[in-house]
Amino acid sequence: MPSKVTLKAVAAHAGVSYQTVSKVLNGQLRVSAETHQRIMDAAKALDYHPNQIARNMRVRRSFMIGYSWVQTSPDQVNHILDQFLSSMVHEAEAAGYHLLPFPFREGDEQVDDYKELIDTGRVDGFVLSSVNYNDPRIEFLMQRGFPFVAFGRSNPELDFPFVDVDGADGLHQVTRHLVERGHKRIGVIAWPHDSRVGNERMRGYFDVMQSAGLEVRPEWIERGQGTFEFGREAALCLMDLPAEQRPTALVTLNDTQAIGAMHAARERGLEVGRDLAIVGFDDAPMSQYLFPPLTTVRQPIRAAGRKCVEILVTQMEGKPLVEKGTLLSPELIIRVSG
Amino acid sequence: MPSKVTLKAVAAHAGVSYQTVSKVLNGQLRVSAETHQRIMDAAKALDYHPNQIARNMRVRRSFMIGYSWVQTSPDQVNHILDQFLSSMVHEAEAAGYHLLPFPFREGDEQVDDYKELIDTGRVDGFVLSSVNYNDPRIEFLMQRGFPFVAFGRSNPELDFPFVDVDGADGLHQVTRHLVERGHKRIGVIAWPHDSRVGNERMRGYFDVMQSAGLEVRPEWIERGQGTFEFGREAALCLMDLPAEQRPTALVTLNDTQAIGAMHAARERGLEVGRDLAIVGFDDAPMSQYLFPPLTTVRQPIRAAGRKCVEILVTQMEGKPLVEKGTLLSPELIIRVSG
DNA sequence: AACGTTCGCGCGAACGTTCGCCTCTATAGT
DNA sequence: ACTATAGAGGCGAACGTTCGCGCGAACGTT
Repeated sequence: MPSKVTLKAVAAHAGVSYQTVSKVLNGQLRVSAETHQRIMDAAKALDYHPNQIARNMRVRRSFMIGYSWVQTSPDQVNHILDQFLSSMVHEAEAAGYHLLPFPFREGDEQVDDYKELIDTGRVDGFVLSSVNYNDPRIEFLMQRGFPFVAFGRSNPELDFPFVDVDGADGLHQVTRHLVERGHKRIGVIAWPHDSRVGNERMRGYFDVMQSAGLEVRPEWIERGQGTFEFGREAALCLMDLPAEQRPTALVTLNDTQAIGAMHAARERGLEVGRDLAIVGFDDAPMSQYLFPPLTTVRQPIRAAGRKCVEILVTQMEGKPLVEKGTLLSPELIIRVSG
Repeated sequence: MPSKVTLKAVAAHAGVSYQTVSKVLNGQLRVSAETHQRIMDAAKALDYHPNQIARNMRVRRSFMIGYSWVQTSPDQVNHILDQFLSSMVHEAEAAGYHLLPFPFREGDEQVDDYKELIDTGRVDGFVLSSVNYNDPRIEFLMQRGFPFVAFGRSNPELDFPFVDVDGADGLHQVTRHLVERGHKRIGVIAWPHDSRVGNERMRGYFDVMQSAGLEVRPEWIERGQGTFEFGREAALCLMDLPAEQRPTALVTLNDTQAIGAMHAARERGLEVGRDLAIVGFDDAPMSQYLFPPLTTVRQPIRAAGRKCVEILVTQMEGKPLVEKGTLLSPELIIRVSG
């Protein structure tokens, strides 16, 4: 049984009407000092806690934020989820909201899940993650005018609130770092063209190469999945270029690829950090303990989670948004590998 | 605004009372075939979805499962959370429940958070994780008679529903594997005595050593935190024992310790897998890509999450529990390190 | 023909809040 | 002394469901 002690119980104990108790407890009514005290005492004595479901029903809001994340393969674990979720939960709680996690479905039915949550009144807003170009959820929520915030960007022409890590800045730092270390032939193990995140990061690479006056050869860029296997294969390809064209440094778009590349280097008898620089992206938990420790880029995940909730809450409260999009700068973590 | 279409709207459209619509939609009332059809058509035409908050208020249940997890340090990332959470979310959704994540607070106020969630009627049950001996939450929930299930065990004398990975079985498999490979001096990098999880795992080690007639020297057991640093230091101590007493194999209680031990071995010029066997526990995402790939123990996390929710739901539905505790066997993943 | 019995459906109430409006008294202003 | 004003608190209603009971009609039974 839930809390048996209701407003009426407190009211009876304090000798006032239960509506008065409600108002006093919510600070919406000034009463004489003594009745105020009686009400407070009664609430404390009976250990009253307002039933949130009843409250939500009355005010016709759920104070819930829907969130779902992609099912990672057993291989590619989402090491970011912990930080992202807990920062959102903290921030949401502080604003009187809670998180509602729900299963992530791919495909056409995905929007149905979002619609269902709205129609049944379960959520007041959404945080979207794993967004990409032409995300059907964004189109749906925009046309419905339902509050949401995206962690990540989509089509440039769409105007919606988002939070994102500035991937261009990240690769900017990475590439500049390598250039400063004297590298001139810098290869990159990248993602396919249909990834907005990937394209954004590549922008930082191209920018620095160009402004440093360095050549970018098409054969230095390998595009494929963000897996260990692809990282390894791509690195092998790059290593097998003729000696005078071969990159002396390899930039990757995530740590998993970087580790694959490290294996490839080892297979070719190269010592990572001395014969070949390799830089990752993500700062995965184990990356600091690799041989050699991986130079990589750390994303401000907790800040992103907080910002997502902050932006979403201002929308749900009906306040105007001062800034539609927020870009957070990642941090280059220089270790030994590059 | 939430769903504007209510039971009354459907009823008006179908020409019956709204209570009838409710009952028909819930299958609690048999009506003539034609009115049944009219009601169904109306519901479909208006795209009716019952407001869950109102429903929950009426039936005085929240259909929510409270869950909170320990804040991991940036160093020690919870790579298990993704699988555990998503399996729970899936299973809960199938049973008509949802998960309510809330911030994990250590210390005396922790129970207050649980109490608050109960008193405000927000949750119908809890999944507890990171339980250990003398967990105040267990005491509180047991005496309050509130439904919960623990992922992990606590004091043996307490009788409450739990799901746990059989750590003894895990180290049983590990140790037997090493014995079969001919190892006689097997050291272990363990946790302090106040960890139930750690003690459980050690039981598997002691069992196998004893039944194999192998000696267990106290100096072969190092106890400390589950960190990289402790793993490294403990392994250095063990490596520095006199040659004829030095363990030829090292069992650790998690992969992070194991990686620390691998570094220690490298520092001492030992080749892991040939000169020294090292086995981890957890199968962290990167463990397969280490040099050499780490032999470790994989826990059935998704099964555990499902089972937790299953047990909790049967309690919340008021059904009797057939099995109080469930032990799940982990799986030895043999790679190269040991 | 009078009587139970089932079927099909309606009605009132309740879950625990919040919200707007009303009433009553005491005080101040003219 | 009569009215305006403000302060203190009560009252009814509503949010959208579910649940138990009741009632009329149709049906079959004696």
